[in-house]
Amino acid sequence: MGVKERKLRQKEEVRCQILTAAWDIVEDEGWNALSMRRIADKIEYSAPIIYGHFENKEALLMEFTRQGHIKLLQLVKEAKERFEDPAQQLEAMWMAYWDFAFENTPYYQLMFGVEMGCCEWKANEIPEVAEGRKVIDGVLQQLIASSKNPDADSCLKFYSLWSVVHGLISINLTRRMYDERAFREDGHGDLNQAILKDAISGIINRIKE
Amino acid sequence: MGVKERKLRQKEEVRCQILTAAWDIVEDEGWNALSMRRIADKIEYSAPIIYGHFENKEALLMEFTRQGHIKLLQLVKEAKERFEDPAQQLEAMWMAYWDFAFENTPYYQLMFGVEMGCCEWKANEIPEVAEGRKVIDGVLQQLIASSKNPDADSCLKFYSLWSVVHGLISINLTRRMYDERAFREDGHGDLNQAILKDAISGIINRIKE
DNA sequence: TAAAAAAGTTAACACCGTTAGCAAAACTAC
DNA sequence: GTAGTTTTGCTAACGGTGTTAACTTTTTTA
Repeated sequence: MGVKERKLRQKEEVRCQILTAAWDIVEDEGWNALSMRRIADKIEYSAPIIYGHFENKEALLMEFTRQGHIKLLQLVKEAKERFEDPAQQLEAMWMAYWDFAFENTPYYQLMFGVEMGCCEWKANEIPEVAEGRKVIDGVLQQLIASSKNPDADSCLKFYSLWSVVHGLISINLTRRMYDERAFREDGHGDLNQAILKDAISGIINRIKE
Repeated sequence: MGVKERKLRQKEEVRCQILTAAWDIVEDEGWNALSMRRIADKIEYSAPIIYGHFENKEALLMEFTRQGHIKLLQLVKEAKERFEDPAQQLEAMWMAYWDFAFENTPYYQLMFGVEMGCCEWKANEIPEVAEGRKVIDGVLQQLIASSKNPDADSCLKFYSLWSVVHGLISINLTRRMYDERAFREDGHGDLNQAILKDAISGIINRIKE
């Protein structure tokens, strides 16, 4: 009697509906517009049923955080595989990170608390985070090992790179650039690309010495 | 009959009470705990009177944003005046920016949308923002002019520096560092200082060539 | 002292996340 | 097939949010 299986399938269906409904709202109107009641409206249920699938709103956001990190990791890995040279790999990976932020802005905001509160997670809750760090750090260590200064700290360089990329992304997403003329059109403008490439290649060249 | 003057003084007094009450709440419990009703409770008025002093909550936050930028500008200017050498000035200014972020975290969060939504402002609404940019850019141009590569773009370098500093601050404030051991104690740890100094001096040295 | 203006109140609206209690449907066992 | 049990989903409610309207009280003016 596959009644249990069917019920499980149905429940999974509703869970999926909740997530897609939520995502539709967020993509259309941003995180501020997302509420339990609006999700319920969209899937034609009453609000409390959501709590049968997610403990609370935080848990729902956590699921999206997870999704975001999985997607980001995949893109970063793909970027790496397009090259053999560690320096090229590194640049491609951070460019992939950059592109992810602007092609999946709601994800990025949630994952890194840009213009919104983001949920806290323990280290083991999203293994993709640690894996992403390891992938980048591996390339970084390769680059350092073959450089003229093989004792450099990969951790230091990692955070330098991450900071400059995340910082520039944040500044763009909050639209807090000082020189508005230069950034007028969109967040992918030439000046941004120039800054990014200059900063990244600057750090990479300093590693290679 | 100085009744109008007295009334104006009293109104100003209440406005001030609102601001300090709000700030007390934010410092104690963070931005999420700030609500119009809680402010009203604290100043022993009913909530609607706040709307006689600020058009809405956004306007109240705007006032704090302004305050933050004024304070930040002052600290950056003071840092500059402690040195003569442009390179030293630059480093000191960004260190002042860094210190400001951790000694006035609520301000910083509000001003730059870290872990919360920040209010939008037009360029002329907070003149201190443009002035701060000009102060830093001036030093940057001095440094570039006396370098071996005097055609470098100061705008590019400004955003590189700002991005790396703001990025590292954001990462610290959202506690999203990958390597938790290294950041265990506080946000001013040794690793942070190392990353910051390495990144900043890296960019500065690359300017000087 | 009466009229006008100002100040401050309460109550309400439309939301929010979340929980308790209840009705209806679905399934199980006889 | 029906009785009893479980599951499902609902409405209503609680305590909170920002904000506005209407009313009352105080203060100032004439």
